[in-house]
Amino acid sequence: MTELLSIGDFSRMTFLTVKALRHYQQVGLLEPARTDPSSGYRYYRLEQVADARLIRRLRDLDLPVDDVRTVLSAPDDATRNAVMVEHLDRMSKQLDQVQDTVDSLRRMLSGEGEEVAVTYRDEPAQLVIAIRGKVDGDSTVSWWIEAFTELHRLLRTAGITRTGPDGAEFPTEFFTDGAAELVAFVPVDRVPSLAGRVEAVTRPAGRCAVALHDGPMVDLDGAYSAVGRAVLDRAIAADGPVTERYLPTGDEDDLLAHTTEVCWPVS
Amino acid sequence: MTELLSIGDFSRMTFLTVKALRHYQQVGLLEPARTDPSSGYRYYRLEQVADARLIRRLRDLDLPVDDVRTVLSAPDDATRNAVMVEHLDRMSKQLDQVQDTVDSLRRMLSGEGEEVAVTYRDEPAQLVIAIRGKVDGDSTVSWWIEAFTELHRLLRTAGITRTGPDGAEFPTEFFTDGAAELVAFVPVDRVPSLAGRVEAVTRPAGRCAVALHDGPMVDLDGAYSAVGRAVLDRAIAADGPVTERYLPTGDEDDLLAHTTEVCWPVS
DNA sequence: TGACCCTCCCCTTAGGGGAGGGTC
DNA sequence: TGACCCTCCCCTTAGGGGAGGGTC
Repeated sequence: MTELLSIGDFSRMTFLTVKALRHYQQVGLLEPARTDPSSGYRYYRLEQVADARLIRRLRDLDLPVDDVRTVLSAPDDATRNAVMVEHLDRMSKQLDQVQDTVDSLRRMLSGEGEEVAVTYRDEPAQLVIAIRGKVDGDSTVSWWIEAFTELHRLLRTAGITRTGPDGAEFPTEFFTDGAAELVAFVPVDRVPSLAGRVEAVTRPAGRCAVALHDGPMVDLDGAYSAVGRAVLDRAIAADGPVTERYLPTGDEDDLLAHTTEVCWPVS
Repeated sequence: MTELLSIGDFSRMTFLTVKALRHYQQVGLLEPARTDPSSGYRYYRLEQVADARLIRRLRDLDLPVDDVRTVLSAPDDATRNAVMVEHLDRMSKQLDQVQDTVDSLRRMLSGEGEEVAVTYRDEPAQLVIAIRGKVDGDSTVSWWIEAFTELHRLLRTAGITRTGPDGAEFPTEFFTDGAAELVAFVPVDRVPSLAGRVEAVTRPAGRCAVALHDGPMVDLDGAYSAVGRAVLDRAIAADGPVTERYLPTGDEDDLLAHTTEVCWPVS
């Protein structure tokens, strides 16, 4: 009745290698129905074939082992599907990025000249409402969107007026370490009653070199290169974070419809 | 004239982290223009920014570091493009597989019953022309296509007649170890003058359990599970490789238009 | 003097490749 | 007796995360 399969037969029926099956036992994905105490031989039940086939498909999709475990032990379909859908969403976003990068590469290799103009500007001190948050490279975009969504909501509900475009501070560590505390801010005419993680700050005055970037995010480094080069040429580098400003283009409500101004501090 | 950038400034201009830049030096991707002998500080030239930006894009596409090195040092555009195009082809194939796997997963989770019928058959000894080759899981499909293309070509040029459908042998290690020596063969009425890696073999007679699989390759494990289960139930397992036969469906010239017969040896 | 930079050293994912030696 | 299976042990990719300590 309860016939047992050797690991080799189980492997042929599931297309999982013996190495993988041993590993899945070790990480708690798939426990053999029986392990011979003296020989250590693993034996599996026929009903485990279905789990194994599911595991193979999930791993083929690069779902991390921890997530596979979650799927296998999910109490209901909702939990189980959530993990998989989230993973497929991640993959889909990655795919979009790959497309953007390929396009960028094509432009770069076809030698599309990019001559980014650099100007200089004295920025006055500015009252802003701001949200700060520790992010790394992967989480930047989603943090950025959430932060500005929250700031704009406060702007509306508090009935205060913006006095300039959205902006965000990127400290040096953001680039050198790939992670840092960023500050997203909106210049305002007065301080509303604050809610949530929003704070009010007065940004100090300062001089900076400015370059404009209009185009896909993946090419933003072009503006940074240009402005960095200009600052180096003139030997006027100053400490401090780079500030980006987001000048709306068209739809005011579409956060991503903007031209980016890169403001690199100079002395 | 030859102004030098600190690693921090270079990092901000290229969006590569300091960790990554040090690593790229170590693996010979991007050598700093100067390294201060006493402090060990790295300094880069402005002209290196372009290389760094290229590297970032290629690495964003997960092009392996070795291939990035090839691209950077490519003597001409053809060499350089070949590496990148090959990588993009790989990615594209992977994407197709992901799609197939997602579909398969969906079918599996929606509980599409698959009741695969298993029959038994005595196979007579058979004269075949064959190609053998050591493959692993990733290279199987391309090897398979090349092997049958070559066998069919010989069939045509030698003017001999096939006496049965294409087939291939999959030894146990192919499944348990993920790699093995496979044999692709075509039954023939007589032995032609052999060329290349083609050989003539007489396959021995034998009894086997048979299941049919019609559908995407990713679901082939369903047939293996069914036939394995049947063999286990009857306790008639025998040693030896599994043989697949490819029964053409429609277009004889389209290698991939076939139904797969899984023949598992029994006693 | 801070911010910057350096060199180790350890860690991560998911198994694959052996070696050496029992087991069905 | 061959196949089969077991347990170590080492290895792979591309850096990230510190610690501890100089440098601009």
